[in-house]
This record gives sequence, C-alpha cells and structure tokens, in this order.
Amino acid sequence: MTESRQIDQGKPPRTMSREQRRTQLIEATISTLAARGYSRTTLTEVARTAGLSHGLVLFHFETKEKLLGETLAYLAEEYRQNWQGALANAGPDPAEQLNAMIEADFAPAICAPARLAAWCSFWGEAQSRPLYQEACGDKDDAYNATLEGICARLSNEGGYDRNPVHAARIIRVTTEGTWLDMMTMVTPYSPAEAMTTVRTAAALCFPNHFTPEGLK
Amino acid sequence: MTESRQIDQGKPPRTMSREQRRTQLIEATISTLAARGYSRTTLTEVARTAGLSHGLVLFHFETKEKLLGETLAYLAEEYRQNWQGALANAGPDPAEQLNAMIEADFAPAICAPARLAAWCSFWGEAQSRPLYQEACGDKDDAYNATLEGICARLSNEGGYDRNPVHAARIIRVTTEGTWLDMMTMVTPYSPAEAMTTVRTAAALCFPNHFTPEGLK
DNA sequence: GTTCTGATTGACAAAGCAGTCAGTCAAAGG
DNA sequence: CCTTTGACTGACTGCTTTGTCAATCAGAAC
Repeated sequence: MTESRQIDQGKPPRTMSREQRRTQLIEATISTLAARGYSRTTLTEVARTAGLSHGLVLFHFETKEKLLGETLAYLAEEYRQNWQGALANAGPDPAEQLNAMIEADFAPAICAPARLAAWCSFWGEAQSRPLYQEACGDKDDAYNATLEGICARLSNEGGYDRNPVHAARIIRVTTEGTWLDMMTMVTPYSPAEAMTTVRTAAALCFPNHFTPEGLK
Repeated sequence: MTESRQIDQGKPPRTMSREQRRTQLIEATISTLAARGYSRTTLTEVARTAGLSHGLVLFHFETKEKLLGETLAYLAEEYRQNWQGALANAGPDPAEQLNAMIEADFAPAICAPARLAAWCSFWGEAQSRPLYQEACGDKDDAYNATLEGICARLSNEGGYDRNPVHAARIIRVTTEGTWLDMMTMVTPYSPAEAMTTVRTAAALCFPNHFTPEGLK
C-alpha cells in the first residue's frame, strides 16, 4: 500500500497492475472528497475523476466502505512517513528535531488543500465510525509519544522547567487548530503563515531555541 | 430563531407552535448528526429521533438543505450568545475577560459531545459548500476581533511586549485544536482537561496573569 | 497464433433517499 | 355544535446510489 505512489501519466494504458490502479483510485477518492465533501462522494464520481468505470472501483475495493477505509489508511500512512522521514533527516539536537516535525506538518505534500479537505471530511464522520479511530488512533499515539520525548529532552538539555507533556500538547493542538483554520477560514491562509503560528507556540514554550521565524 | 430554546417535555401535545417544533427538529438534527455523521443523516432519521413523521420535517423546513443550514445557523448563534454573554458578565479587566472567553468555549452547553460532533460534521462539508463557509466564517470574525482587542489591552496594561494578533491567534487555534482533539481522541478528554490546555497557552502568552489552573 | 489470466466495462437489480400531496386531525373561535 | 385554520401523517413518485454480473478486452506465456 505504501510503495509506488507515483502514477505514470505518459499515455495511460488500458489496464494497469492491481497496485497502481488502487493507488490511482485512492487519489481520485481524495480529490473527490475535497471537491464535493464526504456526503456527496459517490463511486461514480470517483470513477469519473479517474476516467474509469464505476464497476472497476468495486472490483478493486469490493465496497465503498472499504475504499474509504483504505483511503484513510493511505493518508495516515503518508502522514506517518512524512514526519518520521523528516525526523530521521534531522540531527540529534532536540530543537532541530522539533523544528523538523513542525516543518513536516506543513510540508506541501501534507497540507495541500485537497489533502487537508480529505482529512477534514473524515473528521466529520469520525465519531460515528470506529474505522477512523482505528486508523488514526495509532498514528496519533506514535506522533504524541515522539513529540513528548523531544520536548522532554529539549526541556532538560535547554534548562527549561516546563512540563514536556503540556508543551507537546500545546504544539500539537496548535498544529491541529491551524489546519482547521486553513480549512474553514474564508480568507486564504498560506502554509508559511500557518507555520509561523506554530513556531510562535514553540517560541512561547522554548524561547531560547525558537522564534516565530524558526530556530534560533 | 433565538427565543425559547427550551422545549416543554411534560406530555408532548399532538401539535406544537411553529417555532417550538422547528427548534425541536433542529435539536433532533444535531443529535442525528452526532450519532450518524453528516453523510448518513436522513430526514427519516431526524424525524424518528423527534418522534415525528418525515413529511413534517419538510413541512417546516422545505428542503433538507435548508434544515441543515438553519441547524448550522442555530449552532453559530448559540455559540455567539454564549461567549458574548460570558464577556458581558466579566468585569472590565482584560485578564478576566480573556478567562471568561476561555471558560465560555468549554462550557458544557457548547462543548457537549453532540454539539462538537455536529460542528465537526459541518467542517467536513464546509469547503465544498459556500453556505457553510458563511455561517462558520462570520462567527469567527467577531470572535477574533474581540479576542484580539482583549489581548491588545492585556498586552498594554500588563506590560507585555507581545504581538496581540499572534497571542489571540495562539489562543484561538489552541481552542480549536483542543475541540478537534476531544472529537478524535480515543481516550476520553474532559472539558476541564481541555480548558487546562488552553489556559496553559494563555499562561505562556501572559505569564503574569495566567497559570494552567486559571487566573493568577 | 492460441490460450489463459486478470483487468475492465456497462447493463442491470435492489435499496434508500428527498420531496409531493391528498387527506386527517386537533384546537380555537364563533 | 359548526367552521376554519394550521399542524401533521403516510403513501407515493422519481431519482440517485451501491452493488452484481455476464461479457469483453488486453497482455503475457507458450
């Protein structure tokens, strides 16, 4: 499910491998969710977005429920890989790691309008379907644990006496609230502006290491 | 639309006044949105929740679209009255006012699970429906302007050299992110715990006036 | 070329939905 | 008691949607 995200756009062959087609249909589902919202996302519309017949969607995913579940899993996995990759590329310094995680959360691939809108669609249905808590609960757990660990090390090494659990929570809810803002605000809201907001929160928690513009 | 939110629960008469019935149906819509999500909210289910026939829902609201639009307007108005009322009851001191607004955002009437879930349903559809952006956006404008004003006065009078726009934004996105957390977290999340998170953010912005537990 | 396998299509069935409407019922006013 | 008015019901319609399936098609293996 995670390999070969890229789809060959040269001249689409009539048939594709199972994995390629599934990925293409999941991407079409994300686009449709963003364009029409969860409630008006139909199999026919997903198929039309992909330029395929609606029967094929069910051939590959069996039911609409499973298509949406796999779409959510795809988004969750993409999100996880994004921040874990950014963290792996950052140095051992906790301030750099925290900065890397903040930047990762607003990377174009993650907080592109269509991606955010798709996430938001799922949030709206979350409370009524265990599906989402399954897919997202684990992801959030790993993210939180990592963030708290980084904040704890930054607190210790940086000489702050801040509660790392509180700091991590502030950073996380600030990020989530900013995503929601980007979705619901009428006036456009750039990723750069969003990141400034989260960095401001980081600067409040760790003023010796962060400014609203980034690392000190 | 704003008067007489209370419904007489003694022994339901066969007929009710137009306004009472509309309010009852809007409340049933909120419950249904929370229980089943936006996409599976049907007129029949709303009617069943209210113990009425589905024809009556259309008699009072004409279309499903209008029912949902009025439900959102009802929620937005309820929200606005809640924080404006809390603000009116607070003293002239900006720190007290900020505290009042934070408490208002987590008052049981506002962040009850069903209310939050209903809001979340609308967020998920917002980007694809201009109807909802209006209702959600306008509420935010007045709220933001007020919050920024309070932060500006607190910054001045309290001797902080903090950018009040940034502080207000931090408080707001922290609140919104915490709401989202309350919706999507698997582990339960009490309003008291939520308020602690936002007060921690306030304490970071205005440490001489706030602690995570409340006003100093 | 032939065959085999798996992807793909589109016609179809079944179910659920919003919205319509003719008629019922209850309360109020005469 | 009679009439009027407005709330209310439930059967019905037409449309949309999900899901099924037999037939078709393209590419790979031989």
